[in-house]
Amino acid sequence: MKRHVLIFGLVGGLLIATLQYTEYRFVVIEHSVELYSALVAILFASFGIWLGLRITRSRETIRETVVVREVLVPAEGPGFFAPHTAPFAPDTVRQQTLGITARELEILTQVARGFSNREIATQLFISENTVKTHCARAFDKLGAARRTQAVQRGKELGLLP
Amino acid sequence: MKRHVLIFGLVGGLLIATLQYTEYRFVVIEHSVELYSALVAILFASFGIWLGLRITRSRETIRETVVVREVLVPAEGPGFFAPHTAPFAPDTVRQQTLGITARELEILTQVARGFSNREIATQLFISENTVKTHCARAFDKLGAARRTQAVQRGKELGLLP
DNA sequence: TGCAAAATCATCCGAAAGGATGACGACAGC
DNA sequence: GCTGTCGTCATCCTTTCGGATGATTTTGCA
Repeated sequence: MKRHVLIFGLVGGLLIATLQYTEYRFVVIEHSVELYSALVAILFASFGIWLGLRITRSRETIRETVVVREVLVPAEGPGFFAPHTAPFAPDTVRQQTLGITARELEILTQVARGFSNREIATQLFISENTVKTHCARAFDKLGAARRTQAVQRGKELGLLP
Repeated sequence: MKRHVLIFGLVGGLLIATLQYTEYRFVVIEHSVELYSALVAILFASFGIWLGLRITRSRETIRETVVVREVLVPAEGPGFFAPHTAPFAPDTVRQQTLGITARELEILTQVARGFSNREIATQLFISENTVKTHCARAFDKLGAARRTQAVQRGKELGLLP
């Protein structure tokens, strides 16, 4: 922690040094532009540091590590069927509105499962290029630039489990 | 830490150089001093903010409180009582057993959100190389070869929302 | 204070992914 | 027949990822 103070001191010293240097030049060349700029720079630098401090001060939150211990209670009885056993049904409406074809969604699902393009190609008996094409189209329709982003979007939109 | 001073010195030198250079140009082109000063101000303000963030990041007193929260869960499985209302809490036990550090999980979370390494680096004020290192370690601990796979595993293991 | 873990950054290199574009066949609908 | 959509495949090129490895700095703890 003391190092920070030290660094602040060093930085301050550097500032003073540069100020003196530029001041000396001003005396010689008799220009006030640089002095003015240097002052503004120093002012804003300190302001920025102060701002940074203030910003991060709010970040000084007490981080609570919550350990969730799940306690099983008897089932509620009939009428409650486990949602996990039921196969996931993608939101076909949204799929249609986005214009995502069934094949594209199929490839997207495999992407979400963590498979590479080559693996997906092997699984579906198509070429890797085709997988890439489907991916590209699906990414475009989802407004995603990366496959991870596409997966995230797909889950948000209810297209992926 | 000396790096900061070094960077500051470099920036200062660059500023001096540009001062000298632009002084000549101003005389010739006769640009307004205010514009120039504003540019310098913005530059130093952002630099100061960055420096402030960097310095105070270590000051982030993390008072890590472990709170064991017992949650009643129907035997049918989790996620029936509006799981979205409760903020997600990663399975710290599993995280520990896998040896995944807090930082690695933090990076992993951003990966799951679909950000690229570069974007994550910018967000967390670290270099892209560091992000890659964290990723590689996290992937190794998760037994994943790709980031999509790591995300999938992370969700399965209750590490990611 | 000194040590071990964690975090940071870097470089090299190959593999994977992504963008752009063109093409071709199948099939449905008009 | 013509047209539009879909699925398929390809090439070229750029960007991004990932693996391996080494180094330095920071931090937490004994």
